[in-house]
Amino acid sequence: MNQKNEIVNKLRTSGLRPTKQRILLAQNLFIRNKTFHFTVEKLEKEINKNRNEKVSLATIYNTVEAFTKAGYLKEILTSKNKSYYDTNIKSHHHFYDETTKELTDIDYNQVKLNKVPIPPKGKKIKSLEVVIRIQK
Amino acid sequence: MNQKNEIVNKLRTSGLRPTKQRILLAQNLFIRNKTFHFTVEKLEKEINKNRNEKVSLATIYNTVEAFTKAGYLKEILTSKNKSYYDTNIKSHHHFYDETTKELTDIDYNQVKLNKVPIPPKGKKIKSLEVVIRIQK
DNA sequence: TTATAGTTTAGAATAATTATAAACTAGAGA
DNA sequence: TCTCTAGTTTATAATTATTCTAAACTATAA
Repeated sequence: MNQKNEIVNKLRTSGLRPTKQRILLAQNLFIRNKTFHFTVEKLEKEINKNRNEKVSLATIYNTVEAFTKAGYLKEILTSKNKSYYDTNIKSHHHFYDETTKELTDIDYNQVKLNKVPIPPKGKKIKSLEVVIRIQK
Repeated sequence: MNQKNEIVNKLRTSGLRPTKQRILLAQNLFIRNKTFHFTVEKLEKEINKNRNEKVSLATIYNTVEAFTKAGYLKEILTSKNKSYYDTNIKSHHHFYDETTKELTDIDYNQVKLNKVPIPPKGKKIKSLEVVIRIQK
């Protein structure tokens, strides 16, 4: 119940009404001990697996977008044509396995840069991500 | 004519028959002095701009895929749901402008890493790319 | 309790890409 | 040079991921 209250507050502070569906998704996404990489399709399957009152696909799209805008999820850079999200919003990096097409987190302090370019005039660096493509 | 022969040879060495369409695309893509970032849609417009015998969209898709497999083009990592390609196949990095949604090359020696993670057992690093998100 | 603005939903619409199968063509061998 | 065939191109259909629409529903302020 306390955990639910925390989620309700989290949603409220981002101007998101704590609806049944948003709470359900937030519980699924934010109360995990491992980071989770997913597509909307994958999340929909996981959410609706054992329920008879399904959450609609449109709501899952809307909610994932809202959570991303609120900064609770992060879009992953890939060369595929669908969107991948990450529950790990801290600055971190990825291995992208070209054989299995899987993404794995790389801990931030496993990568160190000692030279970063100056951004173009009038622009600021928002984030920096490294993707390491691996194969057999 | 010499330039065309080079392209014909390049295609042949990759097992690609030098057809009229492939030669045309190769000339457009590989004989440039600046790198070119593009989507299939953008390339199609550029190719068919001033011609009455259009190259079909399907052929442009097929050819871009074939050139990518042959290692003449590189797919760019983005968070969009369409494919972006780069004529610069050397290991290099990108600025991704979140405001204008434009990609700019960063020269390889503008970024220096002094720590890179060990890949998982049985895997080798194929390439490493840095994407720096920028905004106003 | 009620009014309303925000939210959810099914299904339609759109956008990017891939598949299909008929017509065409590069190039090997006669 | 001619012919045959496997590889290629093409228009169009099919598929996939996502966004849009508008009606029904609901959280919450008054």
